Amino acid sequence: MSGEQSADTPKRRVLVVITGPTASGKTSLAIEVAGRLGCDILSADSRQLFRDLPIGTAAPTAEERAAVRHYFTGTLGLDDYYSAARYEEEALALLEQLWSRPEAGPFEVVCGGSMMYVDALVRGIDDMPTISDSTREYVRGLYAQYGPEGVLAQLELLDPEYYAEVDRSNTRRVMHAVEICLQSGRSYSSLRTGGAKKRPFEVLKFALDMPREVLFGRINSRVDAMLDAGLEAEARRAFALAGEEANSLNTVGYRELLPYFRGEISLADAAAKIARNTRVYAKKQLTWLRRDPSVIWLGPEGAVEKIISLARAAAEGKM
RNA sequence: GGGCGAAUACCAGAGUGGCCAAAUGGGGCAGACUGUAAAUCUGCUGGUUUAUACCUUCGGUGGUUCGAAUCCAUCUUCGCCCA
Repeated sequence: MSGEQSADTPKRRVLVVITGPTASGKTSLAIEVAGRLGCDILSADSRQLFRDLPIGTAAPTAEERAAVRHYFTGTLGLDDYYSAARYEEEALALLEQLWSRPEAGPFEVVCGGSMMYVDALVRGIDDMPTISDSTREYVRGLYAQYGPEGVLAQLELLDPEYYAEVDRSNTRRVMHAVEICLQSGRSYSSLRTGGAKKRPFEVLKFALDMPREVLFGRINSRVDAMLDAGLEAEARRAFALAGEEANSLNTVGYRELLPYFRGEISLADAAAKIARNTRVYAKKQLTWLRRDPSVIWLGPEGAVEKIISLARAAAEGKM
């Protein structure tokens, strides 16, 4: 009903975020919404970023990408370094650029299930120094030589405050905090403000949800579909390209295939493992979203209309 | 028909007289999350609103014993072997 707007109506820029657990139908929903809103799609998916993993990450297909312009999909090599912070920076810059085009409308769509990426874009994350290779190696060496206790002791020394609150079993986080301390010359906790940054646009964050049996059923059949589509060959090629240690391949759908490639388990067992880990992943995404009060939950029914009308209302400043 | 072996919590599988509501793994559930995040980590998983507490469990029944998942008898089911 709210069709055309007169040119002099002031419009706010609105970022429509479409997220939800894996296999909930984000991609096709986003394409429909972006089509209706006349905008592009920025992916917020830490694995669809890589160009060699289209099948296992359920990346948008060529047809889908022809329908709507996608950003942040299939742009990285398997060995490339990337992070939520980099995503924040690049996505903000891109949005600025997109919105400054003369023909730009008020909307852009973000679609993806990497919750940390979504948060980085929407709320921002604190500025931290980039860790140099030498620092990284030093901390790694510390761990190699003294184990987790050694790294913990180092953290206690450098940042007693964070030491008191970290999950000390989570060595990865402990190591990272030490890296930050060493790199910055300050305590990690002093850099962690946790405050939300201002954004020059409105954000509407939608999350897709459905009964768990339905979602799990979708996941299970999608795994089969991926296998039929050639996931095995894709994974073989990827591991040959980047090696078994590549972070990009520490990904559901790939790492479970490794024991199968080594002849340790059957393909059926590997497939079951993939399905199970995908379910666990979906669950973790839901846990993350559940504690976010800004989420607008949607069932599959009428999702498009709901998003469109709320987005238009937001652009008119009616929210 | 005879002989032997096995029956344990959602599943697999330890446990052979008290320290057993019962190891471990799988699966399930819940949670954390600020620079590799589809990552990394945590808790729970018989019941009782809390529990160093109580109650109900280890195929069924009946015993032995201060005390049984553990010993005995018997029944049932399953597996293997001899006919």
